[in-house]
Order: sequence, then structure tokens, then C-alpha cells
Amino acid sequence: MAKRKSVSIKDVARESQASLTTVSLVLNKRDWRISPATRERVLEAVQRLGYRPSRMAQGLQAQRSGFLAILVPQLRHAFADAYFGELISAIHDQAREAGYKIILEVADESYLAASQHVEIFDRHVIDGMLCMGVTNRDAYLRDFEKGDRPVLLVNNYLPGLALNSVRCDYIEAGRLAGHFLREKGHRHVGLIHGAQEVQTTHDLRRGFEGAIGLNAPLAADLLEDGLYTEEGGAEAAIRLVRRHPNLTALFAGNDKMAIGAIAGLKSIGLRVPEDISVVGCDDMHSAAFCDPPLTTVRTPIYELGRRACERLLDLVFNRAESIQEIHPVSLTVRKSVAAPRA
Amino acid sequence: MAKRKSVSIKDVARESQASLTTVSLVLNKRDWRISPATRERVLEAVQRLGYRPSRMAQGLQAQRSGFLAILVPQLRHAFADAYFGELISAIHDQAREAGYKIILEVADESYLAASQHVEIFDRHVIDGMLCMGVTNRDAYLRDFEKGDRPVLLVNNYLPGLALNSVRCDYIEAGRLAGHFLREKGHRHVGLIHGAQEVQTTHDLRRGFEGAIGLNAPLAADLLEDGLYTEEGGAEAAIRLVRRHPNLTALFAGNDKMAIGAIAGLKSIGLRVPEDISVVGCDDMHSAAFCDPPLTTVRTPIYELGRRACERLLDLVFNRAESIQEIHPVSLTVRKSVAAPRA
DNA sequence: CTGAAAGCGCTAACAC
DNA sequence: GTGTTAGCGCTTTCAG
Repeated sequence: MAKRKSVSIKDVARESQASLTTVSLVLNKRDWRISPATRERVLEAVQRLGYRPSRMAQGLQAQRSGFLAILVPQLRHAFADAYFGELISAIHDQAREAGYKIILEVADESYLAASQHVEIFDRHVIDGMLCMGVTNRDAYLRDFEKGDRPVLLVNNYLPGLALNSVRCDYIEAGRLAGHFLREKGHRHVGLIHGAQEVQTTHDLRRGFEGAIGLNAPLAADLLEDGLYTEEGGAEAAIRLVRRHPNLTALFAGNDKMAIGAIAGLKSIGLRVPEDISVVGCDDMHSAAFCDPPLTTVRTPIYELGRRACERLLDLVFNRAESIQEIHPVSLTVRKSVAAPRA
Repeated sequence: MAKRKSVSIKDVARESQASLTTVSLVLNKRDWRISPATRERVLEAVQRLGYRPSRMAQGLQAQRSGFLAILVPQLRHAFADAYFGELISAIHDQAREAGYKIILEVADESYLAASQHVEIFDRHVIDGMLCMGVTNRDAYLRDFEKGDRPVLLVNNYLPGLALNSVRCDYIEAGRLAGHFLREKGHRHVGLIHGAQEVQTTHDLRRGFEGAIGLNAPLAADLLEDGLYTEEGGAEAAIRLVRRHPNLTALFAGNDKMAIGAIAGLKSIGLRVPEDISVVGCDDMHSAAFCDPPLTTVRTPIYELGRRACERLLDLVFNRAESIQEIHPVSLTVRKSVAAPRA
């Protein structure tokens, strides 16, 4: 591991018979007053020595690190998840175009106890932060309410808190699913929702309730928490149909639960969609690939991730003060919904 | 977005009537010669002002950034993948314990064309790099062969190149799968492999061939490329059974292809495992959740990721010169294998 | 057109 | 015990 002594701007200056200033000016295209000859010499030296400016030194000088953090909640294995993965991928792509790098932070208990989410700003490790998978219980988000740090929630929001947010319209998502099922003739439907502490869970339910032709909220015994997981979705589905054998359709708050629900229903001898229909939400890659292919509400996660990153940088560079964006959703029809059995 | 002027070590020095040195010494626990009274004053000032040392400035001084990169290949949406996700999660967890942060880099064409994979070192953005999902065609890896930069391949290796590597034993993985199927009585088996340019693909095949009781390599028409995807696995499975209706079992090089294969087989009216058995490789989370639950070779991905990160830091801190580690695998038996039909 | 010098925030020899 | 000072590598006034 031979320590390669890195070449600095000084070396370039010496080699090109120019001063530090001159080299810096040339490199930063502020060279409109530098003579072509000098510029050539500098550029040649840069080339020859393989000089690359240190980003740490530049950062120190500019008081900008060039990093953005993605904060994800503690999950079994946080990044092994298609939903988060797609967001992360999108954010990365967008950040790169802006010359920014992405760092990953997991907001687990010890992390928050040590106030790492704030320290990462104060220590100038990052210029901005995107928070994914937040819930109403994430008290640490209050630390960002003053708006003195560029922070933005991705695809969620917290009713009480004034936090920047870019998200999909989950009321409309629920409405689309409910409307589609009603049109197909379903009158007895159940809902497998995600965590109650996630605001979009409530939005989704409200939209759904309105669209299936209910004037009142869905009865509590037509709701089950599917924990956002396949396992949870499977168990929730089984509990629902055991309790209400006349159910003809289920709507799940995300595709993972929907896919789990299908597996669960099959495991107790029900056919999808012949005996019971299932609608998901997200339109993840795997939604097209389960059996039967899933009819689901498409929330444009990738596009949303890019947009969130774009807006965060607006915050970082003071091109925006505060952000609230709600993006439209649509319905992807596949094979998991049929008319109710006679 | 009020620009919060961050408090520096100077402010602390002034407030605590001490010098920069003293403050620095106290903060870095080199304070064995500082008087308790002074230390108290300093600590109090630090507390009161909410001082946090700038990591950029520290990095500049120490010539260490405190960042590690994870380099992943270009994928449709790179991070939306359970295999990579689990590795990333593991690496993150390990890095955190060492006070390191993880940055994500995607090795797409434009990235490599610009030699970003090298520049990120030269610009002191990172102290080390972990490469995931590499193939024999990744020519850029040669740039790391000299060993002057701390780089380590995760769960793969390249036969021709002298690169650090921490990986699972894929020869043994193939052997375990083959042996299990043979024990169950299978004599006509097919293999759905991953990309030929991935070295472990060959290891897996060699191990498999040996164990199913072949003296020669598997006939070419018993092999299909499943592209590491569900779709690819499905198509490969269908092609194999169409071509050889007497096949009683399939081995897939990863769980995604195995799950796809099961879906594909079902779609043409075959039952798993009654008509045909399927074995996967990885033991991902979803392997327990398909229908039927997948019998698969467990490659301890999470543990491997942590270990890879640990060893990379050994490289970074010159505690190791070069690294080659091969980790054991095991078999997880579920429901996707039965004895061949009579 | 070009260069000297200050300063970003921190650490560590080397005084005193 | 504590402070002075010289960098780490870069950008940017401000003078020539």
C-alpha cells in the first residue's frame, strides 16, 4: 500500500512557472485575463502531473461539503427494500448531475440519541438531508422545524410540523383504487393498511372510503394492519377473509402487502382474482411479476425521488425558502382484479 | 434559511480564555497535562456554544476523509435490489462502528469514461472503496491492481487480476445444491445460471457438476442464462423444460431467478415441487415467502458485507497488505424440492 | 496579465 | 501547563 503522495496545486504552480493564483484561476475558468501561453503551460502541467484538486480543501474554503445525506429509518436491513431502493437510486442519479455525492444514514435509536442527525450538519459533513420513511412518532424531526437546515421529507409529511416535503397524492391513490373496485362491482371490500403513524396511511384510507361509496369511515373490522411487509399482508388478508367470508376484494397500502396478501389467500385455498380481488399501491417492479400480476396504483417513486433531490438543492442554494409538493398518481391495471363472484 | 454562522474552535478558545492548542488537546483527550480547571472551562464553553469540530477541516489536516465508497454496477435502478441492498446495509452498519460514512457510487459508462472511480481517490473524497457486482469485463478494475489504493471486491473475484476480495464459496454452494438433489433421487437436472462474465457463475457450475455425479461438464442444452432476474429465470426455466420434458429439477444461480423459474413453470401448468423441483442460491428474505417456500443455498450476505468493510478498513489503515477471504455456505431446506415423480 | 498574502477550521511540533 | 506557529490545499481579494 505505497502511500502515493498526492500532487497539490503548489506542484502545478512550480512546474508551470506560475503562481498559485494563476493555476487556480485557470482551473476554475476564471481565466479570461490569463494569457493563452500561461494557460497552456498550466494545463500542460496539470495534465502531466495528474493533478486533481482536493475536494476537502475546496470544501473547507467554500464552506460546502458537496454531500447530501439520505436518512432512512431503522429497518431490518434498511436498504434491502425495493421502495427505498428505488428512491435512493433516483436521488443518487439526480445528485450526480448536480455534482453532489450521496451518503447513507440510518436513523436508529443510538444515532438519534447522539443527535447525529443534527451533528452531521454542524460538523459540515453534509449540505442537506432527505428523510425517507418518516412517521408521526419521529420526534427528532422537530429539530428541523426551524428551517435553518436544508431538510426535506420524501413522499410523506407530518400534519403538525412545518417541514419541507415532496410527495405523492395518497388521497387520490386511495380514491383510484376504491373507484376501480366499485366500478367492477365490488361492494364488500377490506383494507390492509400500513402503519397508523404514517400520515399517508390515513390519506390513503380517506380517499378509499370516499370512492367505494361509503359515507362513513370503513368499519374497524374491515381494516387490518399489514405492517408494510409481505408477511404482514398475508396474515392481515387471512384475518380479514376469515372474519368476513363475503369479502370480494382487498386493497393493500403497498405492493409488498398486496403480494403477501395474494400468497396468504392462496395458502388458505382462495383463488385470486376468481374468488377475491386484490389491488396494491406503488407499482413496484415485482408487481408485474407475482401471480397473478398485480393491479396497483402507480406512485411514480423514481421521478419523485429525483424531484425531491432537485428541490433539496434549491434549499441548499437558497433558491427556495420552503417546499410543499404533491404529485399525481395513476392506476396500473393487470390481472389481480375481476368482477366479484356471483 | 438563516445562514447559521457555525462556531469554530476559535470561538471556544476566546470564550474559555484558553488557546487553540488547549482546546484542541482537551477535545482530543490528549489533555493529560491540562489542569482540571482549564479543562472544565473549555468543556463548559464547548457545551455552551454547541461547538462541533468541522469534519472537513479535520479531514484536510489528517489527510483522511472518513468516507468509504460503495461502487455498484449500473442496474435498472441499482439500489432497488435485495442482494445489493443487504450488502449495503451490512457495510453501512460496520462502517458506522468505525466512525466512517458510506457514499454510493454507480459505475455506469459516463462515470467510468470520466475515470471517476480513480478521481474519487485522488480528490480525497474517499479513503477506500468496496466494489459490488463486478464482472470479468469491468476493465476499469485494472486501475486498482497496483494496490496503491484501498479497494476490495465484495463477494466476487477476477481470475486474472490481483485484487483484494472477500467472498462466499460458490464452488461449495454449487456442490451443496447438486448433492442435495442427487440424494433426493434426481438424475435429470438443469441449471439456470447468471451472467457468464461473473466468475462465481463458473464456480457455481463447477461445484454443481461435480456433485450431481457427472464426470463431464453439464451438456450445453441443460444450461440457460437467467440474467439474474425473475423474468430471465422464468424464461430460462420454460425453455429448459420444453427442451427436456424429462427434467425433474432445476438449480438457479440466485433466488430471484429461482423465484422467477417457479412462476414460469407454474405458468405452463407445472407444479413445484410435485412435477419439478427448484433450488435457489442466496437465501434472501423473499425466499421464505414465495410459493412454495424456496429451498436454497444460504450465502451469508449480511455477514459477508460487514466483514468486507472491516477488512477494507484494515487496508486503509495499513493493517493489511492484501486480502483474499473465502467464507463458507450452507443449505436451507424448505418446500421447493421433492423426490422426482415416478 | 500575474502574484503575494490572508483565511477556511483544525492539529501538532515546539517553545516557554 | 499553556501558548505560538506552521502547515493541510484551496480560493480570493487586492496590489502591482
